[in-house]
Amino acid sequence: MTSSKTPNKSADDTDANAALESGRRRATINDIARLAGVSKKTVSRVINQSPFVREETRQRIEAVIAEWGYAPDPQARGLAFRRSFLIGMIYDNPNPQYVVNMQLGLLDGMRGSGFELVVHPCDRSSPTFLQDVRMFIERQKLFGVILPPSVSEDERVADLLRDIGCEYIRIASVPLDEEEHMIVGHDRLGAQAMGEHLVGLGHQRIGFITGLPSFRSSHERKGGFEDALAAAGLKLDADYVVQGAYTFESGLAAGEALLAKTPRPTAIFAGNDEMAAGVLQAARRAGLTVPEDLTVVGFDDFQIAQAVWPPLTTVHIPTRQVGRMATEKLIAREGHEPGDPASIIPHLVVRESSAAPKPV
Amino acid sequence: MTSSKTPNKSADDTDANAALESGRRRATINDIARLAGVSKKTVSRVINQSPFVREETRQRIEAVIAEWGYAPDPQARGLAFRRSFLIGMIYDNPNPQYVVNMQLGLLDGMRGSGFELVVHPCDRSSPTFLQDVRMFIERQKLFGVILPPSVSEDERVADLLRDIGCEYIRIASVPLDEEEHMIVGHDRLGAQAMGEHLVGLGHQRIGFITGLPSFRSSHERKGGFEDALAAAGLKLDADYVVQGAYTFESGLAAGEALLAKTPRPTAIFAGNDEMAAGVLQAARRAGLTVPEDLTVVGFDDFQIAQAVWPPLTTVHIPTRQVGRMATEKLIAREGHEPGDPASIIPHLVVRESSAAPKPV
DNA sequence: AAGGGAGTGGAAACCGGTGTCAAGAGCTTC
DNA sequence: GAAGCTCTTGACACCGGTTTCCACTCCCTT
Repeated sequence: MTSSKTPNKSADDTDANAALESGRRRATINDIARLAGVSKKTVSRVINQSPFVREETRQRIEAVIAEWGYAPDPQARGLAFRRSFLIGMIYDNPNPQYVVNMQLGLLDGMRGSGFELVVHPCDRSSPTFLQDVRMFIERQKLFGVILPPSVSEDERVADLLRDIGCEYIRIASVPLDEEEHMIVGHDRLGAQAMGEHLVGLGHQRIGFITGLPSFRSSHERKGGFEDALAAAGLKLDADYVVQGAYTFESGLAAGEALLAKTPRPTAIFAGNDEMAAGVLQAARRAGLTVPEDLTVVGFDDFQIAQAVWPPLTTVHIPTRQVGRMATEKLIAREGHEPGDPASIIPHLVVRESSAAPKPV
Repeated sequence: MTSSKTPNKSADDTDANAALESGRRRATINDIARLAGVSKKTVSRVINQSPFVREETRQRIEAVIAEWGYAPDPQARGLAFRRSFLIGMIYDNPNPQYVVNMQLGLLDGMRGSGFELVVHPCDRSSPTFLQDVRMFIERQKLFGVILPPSVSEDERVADLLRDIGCEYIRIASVPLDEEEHMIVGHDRLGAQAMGEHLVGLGHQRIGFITGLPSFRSSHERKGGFEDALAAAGLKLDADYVVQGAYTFESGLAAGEALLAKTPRPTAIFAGNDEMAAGVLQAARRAGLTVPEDLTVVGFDDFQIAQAVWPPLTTVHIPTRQVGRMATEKLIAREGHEPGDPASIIPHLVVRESSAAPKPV
């Protein structure tokens, strides 16, 4: 029996090795186990960094893994773990540059970790929104999800995630959840810095264009601006606050409304760069020169801020770093540095669209 | 024996049902089989649309599936199928709006199909580029990949994909591969339409700014323009062609170079909207009014085309539809209409940045 | 009525990993 | 020197599907 089985077995081995060596087949955990002369369970232990493996054995197995370029199959592993190695980004955000930068950041944070990013744009106002999100997560058994604004600000989503026990990170401008679930963007500080810049230049009658009220950042940016005014003993005149929608067109309209006021504001702070670009347009139509006749500033420091004339003084948001921190927090990577929280604080970028007001 | 087993079995059933009904557990194929009174193989046949199931049986099973909201586990299915239900988008493209629109289109094409989109930005010039791509595909056992420009134009990638037997669709402005692997964007036709527009307005001395030479679209757009000129008996003066890089800054520089020529061109056709925005800037600096003194046109019809002054006459590229067609072709969906090939042909959008040249 | 083919459904193995649990090795301890 | 302990290791079942193989039912020939 034994004697007839051994040659059989080695014949099988030879076949298996041939297929492997020729590259016709990827290595499996069984191959590695066979080549290292251990059981597949022990290989599994090495992969999962179990401490119950003798150092010598571990090194032998790791050598074989390195030699044959083995990587465990995420599907099989996921099946056994009852979850996948996919991270979902669920978003409802109109700004392509934000979305792309965020994706890049998220990928930065998971590079080399074996996780992959699955994107899921959605419509928060759809009647099937929550059901869609739930299906997406449960079907794919997502490891976790990242929620940028405005999805991050939707408590229904957070409740759902807690309910189904899915890991999540919310990216928002204010803490909305326990610290372990939040990456806070501090838009307020950025807006405050901008406010100080404007006040420092000598502006006192400053128009403000808010963003979409459905985004928390709109309120934070306005709040930060008010903080800066208050610190200088000034107050935001409600008459000089106009509602915008984070779009170029809304900025144009709001800009025209503000420029029609008497007395005219000497500066306009738009809630984002797109709207600031609209204000530049409005100023041009009104025959005003920026920054001589009017200071115009934005927020975000996206590409458009440098693609208009004059280039916009704005607040830089380190979107990519924010994304990176989000995934790192989600997968709680040991190797990686925890990431400096200060690195995600927005900062002022002074360009050519801001200057001191003309002396009266 | 039988009598002692039956109660046992039904007790198990009761337990299983309890867990199911309480929502503590998702339905598995075994649950559906049990509830429908068939074997799981038969359920599997229904899911995979095998013809060898009696109509009556199929309906009964489908009813149970609908009632319990069963969806097969993609990991388990993928493990057995030896591939996943993930589609990769591998791209190296600097334009966020293109990327986001393309993603939206790809998702449009796979909605409700059970596939998910995994994004994979990359750097084509990295020394590990091909290895990265290979690893990405093989580890995840991707169902297939979508390649937008400029990755689509890289023959090394195509060779790799053929080599490892991965399904793929290349999106490019010219046919680079067999029809079944291509979605052709016809940038040439769009550029030709723009050329006709300019010639029709009466322009004869037209500057052209090319895009990155590493993108096929750069050459196609120039080629289409030349086609239109040739049809009108004109020729593109090489002296009025400047190399750009698809960025605002490069458009600004190229615009300044073109405006310095004597005689000055009466129109400038930039290879994309970003560069056209740069040209607008250059014109402004040169004290020229658009379109009275100079016609400026772009290509792509991205957001920036409407966020500058004057709004750009440009060529609209239906990126999202292109993406949708790409995934539909990849997964070869029966239910879906094949998609009208005409719907992805670019078309001219006339706005305010183009006008007839001033009479001499 | 027996033979044969097509249509239908089940048992068991398999995809490539993981959890559970018990057994073997090597070392103390009394 | 046997019991008792910890440290390693492997056998086996399992995750939730699919595929292979086979048996059974029908139904139509001859």
